[in-house]
Amino acid sequence: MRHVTINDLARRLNLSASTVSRALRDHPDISEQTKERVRAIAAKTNYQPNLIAQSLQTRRSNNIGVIVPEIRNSFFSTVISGIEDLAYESGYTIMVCQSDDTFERETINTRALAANRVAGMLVSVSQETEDFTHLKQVLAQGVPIVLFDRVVDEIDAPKVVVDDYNGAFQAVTHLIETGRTRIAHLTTAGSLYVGGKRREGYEAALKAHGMEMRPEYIIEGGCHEEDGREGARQLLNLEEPPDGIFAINDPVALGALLYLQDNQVKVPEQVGLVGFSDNPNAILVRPALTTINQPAYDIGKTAASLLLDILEGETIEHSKTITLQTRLVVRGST
Amino acid sequence: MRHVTINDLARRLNLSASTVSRALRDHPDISEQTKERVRAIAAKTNYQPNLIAQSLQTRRSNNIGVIVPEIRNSFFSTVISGIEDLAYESGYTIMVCQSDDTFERETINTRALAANRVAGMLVSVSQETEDFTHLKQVLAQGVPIVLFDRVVDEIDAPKVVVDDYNGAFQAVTHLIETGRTRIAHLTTAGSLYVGGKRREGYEAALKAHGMEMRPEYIIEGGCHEEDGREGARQLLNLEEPPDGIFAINDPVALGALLYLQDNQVKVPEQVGLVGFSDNPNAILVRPALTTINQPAYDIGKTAASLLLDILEGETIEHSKTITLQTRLVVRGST
DNA sequence: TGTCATATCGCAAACGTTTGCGGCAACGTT
DNA sequence: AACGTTGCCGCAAACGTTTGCGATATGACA
Repeated sequence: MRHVTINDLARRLNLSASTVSRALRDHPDISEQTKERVRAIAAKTNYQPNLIAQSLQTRRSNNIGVIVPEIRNSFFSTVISGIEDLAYESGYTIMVCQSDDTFERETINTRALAANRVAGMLVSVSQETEDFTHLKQVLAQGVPIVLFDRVVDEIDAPKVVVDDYNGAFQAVTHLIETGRTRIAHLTTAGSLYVGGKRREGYEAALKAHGMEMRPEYIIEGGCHEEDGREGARQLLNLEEPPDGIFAINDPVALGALLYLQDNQVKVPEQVGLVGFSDNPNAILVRPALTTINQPAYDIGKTAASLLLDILEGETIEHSKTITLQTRLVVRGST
Repeated sequence: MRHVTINDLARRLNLSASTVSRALRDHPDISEQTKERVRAIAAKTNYQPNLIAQSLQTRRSNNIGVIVPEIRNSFFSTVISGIEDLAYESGYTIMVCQSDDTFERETINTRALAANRVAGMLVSVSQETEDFTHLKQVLAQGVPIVLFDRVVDEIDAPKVVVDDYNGAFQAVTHLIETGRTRIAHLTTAGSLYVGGKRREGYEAALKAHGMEMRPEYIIEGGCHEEDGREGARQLLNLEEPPDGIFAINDPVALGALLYLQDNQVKVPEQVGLVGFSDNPNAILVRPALTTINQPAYDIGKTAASLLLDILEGETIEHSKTITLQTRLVVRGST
């Protein structure tokens, strides 16, 4: 019933625990013959090393913590897939938490992971978070962190992001080049990194093409589909509705698309629409959504690989930021 | 830099480690005054109990293992969300692995989780798996398992499934009631539990309405979007193509839908289409997809709650199976 | 034959907790 | 004055590993 330990093996072989331990790790001090005996009985009894005890002894863990706003959400679950794939290859296991975009849950999760003595953490901070002491404490304990996507400057850790600024710039430029002149932006409230960068890109693109910026064309909301619907509703109610919309992400864009269509606004004829992320369902809608491809899986792999490098002892400068390039994907909505 | 331990606190307070430990756990043997002193310095030094050491000592862990075929996949990531939410409430952390639908990776993951001494496991078995000794060994070690969605009878553990049979029956009946007479089924190869049940439901519905079963209308493939395209292609090539298609899940249905539309087949006029899962993107396509709602989030919550009950000591009969009900959601594709 | 290197193994401490048990004051009770 | 309670705390063992060091036997060598 219970787990078999190294002592069980030792007893059955009339050996000491140390010898068994060394035999299992192929230590040169142990004769080939006893190694064989140990391996045989270990296999027979289905012995599995207790990583808990091992971690305690060696003071190093083989699992890494991951914190994301929400697991369901195609972008983050894809990132997690990338992380897990790389972790698996390297013999690590991931502990996954979701903050539900709340500060409270993010801090509790951080503490739980720290208490579990994870080797390192990969985190995408919540929308609410403005105080970062919980993460700084982790760093102070010598546990490395790599931030991804929702990164913040306040934390002195490597970051993996996509080029939000350029992506937004591309998106808006594309809208302009396809003849739109009144371009709105659906963004999030609050000071989220990605939101800020995309907004900057939006504004820069307008300016670069000599277009004026109209405050009523910037709608701050959330980042889900219903927020897109709501944003589109507000835009349609304006005296002079826009003829182009750049949404902060695909869910918002899709919400807007559906709202527009439900209200007999033709896309792309009357309004051009572009999203951000290139979610799998961007190609399901009709018209298919023009969007900015954001390599979610690669973000996960890159962030994980960065963390693993640090764990292997490589010295990475704290402020290193890897920026993955985005790609404009033109489809039917523009 | 390093983590502060209970001994550090003891030294700074001129106390023994045992007293500090008891103080932190509010043991009645310790005076309120020293408890206060301990709590104060613990907070000040940002002491966090080492769960590793704690687990080793108490022989119980506060994290549970989760194995799914793939994390990105809206259904599974939603299930994981449900699991994590409940685990969070109960003070557990989840370790998530993906098998990539391969037997090898599933076994390695189970071993890793077992070595990590998780308190229990929630697993949805891979499509390849036909030998279940890795899971049986886990059970033999006294670690409870709850299976969900992709369950198998060979394993003597509680299971959480949706009523695949009935769901499929509903789906096909709906196709029949809307006037289709030649109804095909896109399913998976292999002996997957869900696949089998849904196929039984398909066949039963045909029989219940006095319709003949035509083997060429059953296409075995995979369970992704491209498999849906491929399945639709094969069906269109038949001498007498079907006028109704029941797909094993939404991705397959969506693939079929897109293929049909790309080939000028009108849905729902010429072919009625119904999927299974009610993925979020089922409502994004036009026509929106008629499908069988499968409460993914609830599956996660239910499975997790079942496991937690077992961990709390409740005796659950091994063969207990919780069947969550499905719901036909009629939309534009039929 | 004594010395010494080598091969093979065990002792014991340590990692950070928890917990049974015992110790020792300071009481109150006969 | 002797005793039993009670309150408060420390000792030490244990959980399952790893590892530095020492122990023993064996053979080689001079």
